[in-house]
Amino acid sequence: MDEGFFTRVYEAVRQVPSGRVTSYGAVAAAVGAPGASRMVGWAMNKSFSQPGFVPAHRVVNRSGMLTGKHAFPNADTMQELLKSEGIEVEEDVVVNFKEVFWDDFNLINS
DNA sequence: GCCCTGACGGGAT
DNA sequence: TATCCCGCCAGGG
Repeated sequence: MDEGFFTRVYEAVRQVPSGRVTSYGAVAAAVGAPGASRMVGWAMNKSFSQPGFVPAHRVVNRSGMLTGKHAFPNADTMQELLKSEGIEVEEDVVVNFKEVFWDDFNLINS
């Protein structure tokens, strides 16, 4: 549809349930743009200006590192949000990343 | 209208 | 197995 590329990314990210995290690449692939993982992060940054809530804190890189924490009001906000959902975070990295990882996306029709 | 950057990822060395 | 480099798309200067 004409929904912007970002809008699709937001929909995909909203599919991530609480207590789970996903990677930029997984989201990119979910929106039909595998490889455009960078664009996903860009969309997340802009998501703060979006009306709908987007759990951007549930999106980390493939290493499970909170690379986007600096985009939050406070550098610890992202980590606190994750821990608040039951996700263990240490040194800005998701501890049980492999266990909380979630990629069962509902492929978005373009 | 061109060039560079940017919350990443995967392939090649 | 670890590290480096290039490619993805879009927005801003």
